[in-house]
Amino acid sequence: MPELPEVETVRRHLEPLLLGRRFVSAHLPTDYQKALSGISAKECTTLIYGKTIQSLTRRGKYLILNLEDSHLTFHLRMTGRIFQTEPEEQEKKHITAWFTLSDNSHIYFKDVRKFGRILWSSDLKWLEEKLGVEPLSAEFTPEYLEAKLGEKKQRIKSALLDQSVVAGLGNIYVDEALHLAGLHPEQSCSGISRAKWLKLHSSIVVTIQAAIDLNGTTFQSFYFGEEETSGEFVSQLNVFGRTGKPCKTCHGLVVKTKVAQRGTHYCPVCQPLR
DNA sequence: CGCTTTGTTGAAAT
DNA sequence: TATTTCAACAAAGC
Repeated sequence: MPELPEVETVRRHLEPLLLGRRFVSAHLPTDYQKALSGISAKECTTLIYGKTIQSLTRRGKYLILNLEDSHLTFHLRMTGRIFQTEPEEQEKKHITAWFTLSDNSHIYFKDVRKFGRILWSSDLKWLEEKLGVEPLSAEFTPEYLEAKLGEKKQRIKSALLDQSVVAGLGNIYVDEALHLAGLHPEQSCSGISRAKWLKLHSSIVVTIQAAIDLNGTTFQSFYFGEEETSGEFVSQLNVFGRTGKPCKTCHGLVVKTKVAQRGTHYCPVCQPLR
């Protein structure tokens, strides 16, 4: 499940491989045409033909290939992967889009669940309008968090999953950050103290930074690179996917419930609801 | 079969 | 009326 650290891992992996490369054409399989949102392969080809990749950036969970005068933005959703080696015969049915470069090599977008999307746009206004601050940027401060959420009656987990508040947090890292902060996922935002906002802020930063340093979390299906490299943050998980196991910081047992329609893991002892 | 996953959408509830 | 929650959806694997 690629969240910010996984997308950043992919970005760093792809950057040296794709920088300066020139697009020739875009392609979609005949039986599935939704991966390129809103445009046909032919239209996309017209838009990107001859354009070179100036830089690779990331915003939240979005990976952006910046061309001279436009952008090709990828959202991996749950199972999207980007690579350059020719896919095996049996994985070809999961290729939802591919691009040909000027040296006749390719960029493949493989997506088993088919929720991933690629968007062409002339600017990134649409992205900036929908996303909140980057958790590792200077704009992300305890004051921002409290000002944005302090009055809300929403549960803290739902609020943190909202991409317009902090961009890039998903199910894994919200559960982990809340555990580190000692906050119950169903805690109402309005009941969180100044001290806890401070703690939550640092918990988010520390968790995301540590996950990036370990190339993300390979829980079920996240791999990056041509060699199917896995992220190493799994070993650092305190609650996610550890249902019934002892909490790593106290004697509690991790429980799994559902909050905001998402599987939610927490330790009832160090994350009490008050 | 039913549950899981992300993010958007629109309806329903508070 | 505004905020918040919820169900549906898109798709396939286990």
